[in-house]
Amino acid sequence: MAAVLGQDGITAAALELISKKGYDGLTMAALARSLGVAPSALYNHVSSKDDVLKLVEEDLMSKVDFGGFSTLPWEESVRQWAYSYRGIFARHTPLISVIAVLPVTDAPQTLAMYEAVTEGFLRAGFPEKQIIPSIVALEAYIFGAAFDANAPADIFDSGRLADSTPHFTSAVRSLGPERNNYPSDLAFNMGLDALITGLGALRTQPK
Amino acid sequence: MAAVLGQDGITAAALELISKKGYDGLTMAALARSLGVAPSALYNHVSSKDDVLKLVEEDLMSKVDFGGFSTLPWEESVRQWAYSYRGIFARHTPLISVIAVLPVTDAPQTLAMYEAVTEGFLRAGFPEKQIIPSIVALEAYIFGAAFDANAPADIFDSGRLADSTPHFTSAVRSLGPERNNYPSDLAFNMGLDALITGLGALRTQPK
DNA sequence: TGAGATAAATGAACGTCATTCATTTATTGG
DNA sequence: CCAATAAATGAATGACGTTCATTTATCTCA
Repeated sequence: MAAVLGQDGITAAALELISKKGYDGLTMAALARSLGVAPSALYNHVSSKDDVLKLVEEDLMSKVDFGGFSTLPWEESVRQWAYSYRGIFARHTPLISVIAVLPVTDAPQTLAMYEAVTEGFLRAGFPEKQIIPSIVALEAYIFGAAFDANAPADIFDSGRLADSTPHFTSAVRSLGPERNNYPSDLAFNMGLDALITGLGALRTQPK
Repeated sequence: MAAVLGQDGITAAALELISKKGYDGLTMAALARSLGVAPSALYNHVSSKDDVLKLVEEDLMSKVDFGGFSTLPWEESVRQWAYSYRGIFARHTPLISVIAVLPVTDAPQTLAMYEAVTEGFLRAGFPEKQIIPSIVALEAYIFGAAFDANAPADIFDSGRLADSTPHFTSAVRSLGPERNNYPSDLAFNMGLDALITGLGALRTQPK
């Protein structure tokens, strides 16, 4: 019997479903329906729903822009990469808990990204031993920031406990005229600058 | 009828259940059983399982050590706070997606932490407008690092794709004699130093 | 051409969950 | 002491992921 769809089709359908209905809408039943097939048929192509999530994750990784590492100065490459990375996974936060713990073995897109990033760090003059930890630190920050990007504008509204937290409340107010002004982008930029400066200092022969 | 247990008891039981069976073992049925009660009885005290998670989260927040901010120099306070924060949530990663997006309104423990941290930043000479974004950036890093702390030792094993990723594979190998040596702690420390240095530079009147 | 072998799809069935609801039971305040 | 209220019960519901025996289509090769 001709396969209605292989892993590629499943991945594409899953992505479309996620973009339309979010991760709550991504059920095996809905996925099968969007492919015109019975739910059980999916199990001829993937071994579990987690498998589907891994496929989606790999696909997203291929969309992260790490092109700067072969052309731009290190600082700008990192900035471009980090923004792209965060932007993509901010809309896929449920995947983060999967990625962060998923071995890269057999994840070609992910490996390709790491290879390019590693090369960029080498070219910039980083000692080999510092590179992986630096990437890990940057990724941790990017993943955390991706969650953050989804926070509601009123996340720091101290409500009726404002009186007991005067300094915090005042610091929040200082951010802008709007009552609740969540600085996700501002904060991301600030922390990224700090990381780039701090990690950049590890270079032995800056280029 | 006398309440068998209020929110405090539910929170404690949930924490115990999580520590024994993990987050997969935290079901409303198991929670009720551990309290000697029918599952439906829980709904007289909490409105949903998400509610239970919020209770747990608040409880954990009260265990984060932010005491340094009233006594230690800023750098050391941040370090102490960050290590404590990461250590606690590394074993509660499923909560991170909840916290990161949860308004602090009516979360007294969380607010108390923010107030203390804000005071520490003020005392260290940070301009008010920089404080919240700095905290947000640090928290993003801490949350991401908490995920990381759970990664398996072989997460960077490039397997049979090692040939196509020579620089990356070599960088991973350079970390140690063991074949796969995941540097979660090393990376956390490195990134934290970078953030502390970078953010610390924002102070106008370092103390 | 035709007979396996194989890959893929089906539909029914399971087990697990969170959650709801009508009802019963205990406690407390006036 | 009665009425109001708070809490617990057990049955039922509806998602959901997953399994499995069976059927159906396609491919291979003699």
